[in-house]
Parts: sequence; structure tokens; C-alpha cells
Amino acid sequence: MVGLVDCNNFYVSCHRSFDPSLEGKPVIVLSNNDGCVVARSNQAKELGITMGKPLFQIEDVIKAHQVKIFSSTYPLYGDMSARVMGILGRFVEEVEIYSIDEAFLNLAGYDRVYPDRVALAQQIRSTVAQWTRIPVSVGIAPTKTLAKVANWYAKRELMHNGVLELTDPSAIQAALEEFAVEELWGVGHRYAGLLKRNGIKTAWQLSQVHDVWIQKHMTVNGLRLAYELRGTPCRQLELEPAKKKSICTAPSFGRLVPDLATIKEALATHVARAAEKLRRQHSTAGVMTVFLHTNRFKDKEKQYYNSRTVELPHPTASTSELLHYAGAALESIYQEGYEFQKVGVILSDFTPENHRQPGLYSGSLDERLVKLSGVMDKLNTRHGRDKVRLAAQGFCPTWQMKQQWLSPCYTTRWKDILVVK
DNA sequence: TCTGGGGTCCTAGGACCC
DNA sequence: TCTGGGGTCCTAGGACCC
Repeated sequence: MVGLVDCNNFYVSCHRSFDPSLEGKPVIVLSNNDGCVVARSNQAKELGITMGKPLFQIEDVIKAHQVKIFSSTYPLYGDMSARVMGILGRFVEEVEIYSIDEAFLNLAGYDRVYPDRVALAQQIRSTVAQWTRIPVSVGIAPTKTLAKVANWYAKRELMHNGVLELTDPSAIQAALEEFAVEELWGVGHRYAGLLKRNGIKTAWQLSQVHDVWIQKHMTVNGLRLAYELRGTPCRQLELEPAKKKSICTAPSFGRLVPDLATIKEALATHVARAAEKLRRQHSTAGVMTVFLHTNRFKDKEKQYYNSRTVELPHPTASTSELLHYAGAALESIYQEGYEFQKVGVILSDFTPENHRQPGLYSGSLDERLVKLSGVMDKLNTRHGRDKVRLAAQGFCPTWQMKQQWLSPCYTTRWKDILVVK
């Protein structure tokens, strides 16, 4: 038996947690660069504001209904997420943190401790609400996919009071017969189109389709989905967070940028960020890709996209070393005469840092560079991002992303901590 | 004017091996 | 008429997730 705990409108709820005046009002959170809507309160959803909508297309609605806007601020969300996940770990031993706002719970073997799973889920909800003010919904079922379905109903139908358990076959069938196939976990817009063209509209219908057809058209992943709908688990709980196999850092510029010098500064910062992520998981990278492109939405302007992939002489996690190759790669693909929107770096082909083979002629230098990066990480963890950085990153960046509607840093900056009067 | 960022997995086909 | 059998590795493209 699996439980899925999902935070409702998570980013919006994080802001509401520290500002109760937002309760009951339409609130949205924007993507990086304040571009698109990535989270909405229920009141904003009721106004017809859809997920992924560009902000400039809904300015009328926003003005008319005084929708409150926030730029996204991941330190806050990450912090609140950790608090919620910590609470879940007090109730059950095995918690899979699936995303920033979702976790699967292994409820197998708890029949004696928690004979009433719905009551347990309600207790989880009220504890999370009291300690973090984040509202959550819980779905309970024999497989992860069915728990996702249960959660969907728990979140949307008030009568469930935030918790739905789907265990007996007739209840599962009834739920699946009402469940649109495109809402399923593992069905995106391409598969949804394919299924509809073949007359498959509900999750129940998909569960009844012949295995051979499903595997042929939706690969083995589709087959796993069908099995899970029939109550046979194919997706195990993953308790150890897997190490990443690639790391990409590529935020857009806050404005279009034509000149190489500015792009180089931005790239240096992206490389520093990517290398930090790499060191945090104790890996070194053997391959680096640098890419650069213009704004694809400006179809009247000349477009340019290019990338360069470099095999590094030996795997490394040193920012300065990666930066050396990144700069050369960028110079080889940069073209004058374009307005660029983004430069990015992708690290891949990882080796664990303790298996690392140093360069034949540069062994001790490698060691020193690795140590240097480690020291910088420690200083920056303690004193703030980029407090110590490479000069290549520049001193007053002009390319940074837009964040016009930042909230205070309630949990990560001393002067922003709320004062209780 | 204005349109996000960061990931994973699977498959088919080609190149190569003995 | 008729041309084997069994593998591995790599890549590009396509699907999905939050």
C-alpha cells in the first residue's frame, strides 16, 4: 500500500504561509525571468489563468481582479519542502521524496500501528498544516499510479476532505472510469492524442487494452502504467535519491545580449553554479557542452543556435578548469550580429570523485584546483552565494534575470525574519 | 516590450566484434 | 533458388516528469 502526499498549489502556499493576508485571494507565482505562470491559487485558477501562460497575455485579468504576483524564489520553496518532508518522516519509516512538493509513503506493514489509514492521513494533514501552514492532499492505493489517481480526486473533490483511499476493486474501477486518460501519470499530450484517436478516453479503458498494443505504441513504460492501473506494482519506492547523470545550468538573460564579453560573464557564472552542483554530489565530469541561442519567439529576427561539446582531458569538478574549456567552446560558436537570449552549460559523463584519474602531467595542480573549489564552496555556503568567486564572473552583472516581484526571504535572511508583535 | 528550467528513460538503426 | 548467429556500443529522436 502506497500513500502519495502532494502539497496544494505549493509555491503559492509557501508565500501564504508567511503572509496570511493572501488567503482566499487570487495569487500566482512566475517562472524565472517573470515569464510564465508556474503556480496558481485556486482563486487564480477560477479566473481561467492556466499553467504555463505567459504573463503578458493575462495582464487584463490581473488588473481586473487584483491578482497578487510573486517571482519564484527557490530558497524559500526548498526550505519549506524540507520541513514538510521532515514531518512525513515522523509518521512512516520509508518516504520517497519524488519532487519538491510530492512524496510517496510506504504504508505496507503498518496495519497494526495505523489500522485506519485515512485517519493517519488526516493526522499527517493537520500536523503539516499546523507546523508549516502548507495544505496537502493524500491519495492511498496499492500502486503509485493509483495513488496518484486517488490524490487527484482528494485534491479536487471537497467531500473527501483532502484524503482518498482506493483499495477495493469496485472503487478503483469507478474512479478510473471517470478519470480522463490525459490526466494519468505517464501520459503526455502526444500519447493522449494517440489514445483518443483510438477511442481510449478513460484510464479504465486504457487498463483494458491488450498488452501488445500498449507496448507497441507506448513502449514498456506504457505497459508498466497499464499494470499499475490493474493493481500490479511496477514502480518501486526509491528511497535513495539517485545521483544525477547530467547537470544543466542555463537561465535566460534578463534582456537580449549581443556582445561576447557579457555572454562570457554569464557563462562563467553558470559554469560556477553547475560545478557547485557537481561537487555537491561528489562527482566529476568528463564531458561539457556549451550552447548559445537567440529568442525563438522573435520570428522576425534572425535566429541562431549552436553548441559545442568538449571531451575534457581528464574528469574534473574544478570551476576554474571547467571555465577554461567553457570559454574556448563559447568563442568557437559565438557569432556577431545576433541578439542572444541564453547561454548554457551541460556537464555529463560523470565519475565519482574518489575514482578520479588525475592528469598525467598535472596531478598536483589538479589536487590544488579541487581543494580550491572546495574551500570556495565552504565560504559561500557560510557567507552567501558568490561571496568568493572567479573574476571572470564579473562584478556588476547586467544580464541577470528579472525578478520584479520578489517576496522577503523569510527563512534565509536574518533581516527578513517575521517579527511577532 | 513581454513566452522557464532541469531532468530521465526508451527505441531504432548503424557500426562494429567474433 | 540458396548467403549465419549472436553480441555490444553509440547516437539521435521522441516520449515523459515536476
